[in-house]
Amino acid sequence: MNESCPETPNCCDMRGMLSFYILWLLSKRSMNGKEISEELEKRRGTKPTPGTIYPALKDLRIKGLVEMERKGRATIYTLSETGREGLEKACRYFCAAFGEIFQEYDGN
Amino acid sequence: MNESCPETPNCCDMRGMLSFYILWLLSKRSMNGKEISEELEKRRGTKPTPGTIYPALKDLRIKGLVEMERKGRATIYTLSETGREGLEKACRYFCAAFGEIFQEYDGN
DNA sequence: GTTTTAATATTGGGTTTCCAATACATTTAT
DNA sequence: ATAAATGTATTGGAAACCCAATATTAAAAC
Repeated sequence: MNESCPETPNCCDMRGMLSFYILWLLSKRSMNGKEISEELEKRRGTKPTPGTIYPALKDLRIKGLVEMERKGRATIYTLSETGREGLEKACRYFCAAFGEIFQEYDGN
Repeated sequence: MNESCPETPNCCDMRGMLSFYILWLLSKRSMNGKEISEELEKRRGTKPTPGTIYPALKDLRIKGLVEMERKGRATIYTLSETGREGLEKACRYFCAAFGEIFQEYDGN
């Protein structure tokens, strides 16, 4: 059922947050696909498969939010200016919508 | 595109959070479907339609996370014990996974 | 007792998300 | 050069999410 979080019961899938998270990670530093997967694993508990991460990156690239540059066998993904603006808005929305929930469980 | 949040660019849909949010709302107090919709509108900016909210509630009920009781023309939904436990876990996961993002944008 | 209103519920379907499996490309080791 | 290793990418499809439109149920108004 809920493969993206083994600890979470299958009551709240929380899908739809992947692209958001990728943009946020890329705002810290440019990364290749594998690094992004590993960073996600650290935070979410599970590692997105290649079939998840690369289509997501492709989608972000098509939308102009991310740029890519081949570097040896890796492909470095970088947040575009549009992506940075989009992320800013998305973060604001995210905090407005979910901050309440977060605050309540912070520290427990 | 992204109907669930007019302010968010269509880079991060943030869908998949509806059931989670419903459980969280019901942990505050029991509510009927209309009230849940209205609470969601306050927080997310858009109101889920009946075709969204009632199937979601039905799903939660089938999973045993929510109980319902007809009261006049309204149906009061209440968080079950299983639902409370599930929500607890889900909140922990949510905070672990997204707290970092939230903290950074808190106050901006 | 109809009619209107309010709330719930269902149906059908479009879109998105994500994964498993597979294939491709580039570097490194031998 | 050939093989192994590493990272990237695609394809096909299953499941989930959510909505528009419609139907149902119950109360209130008349």
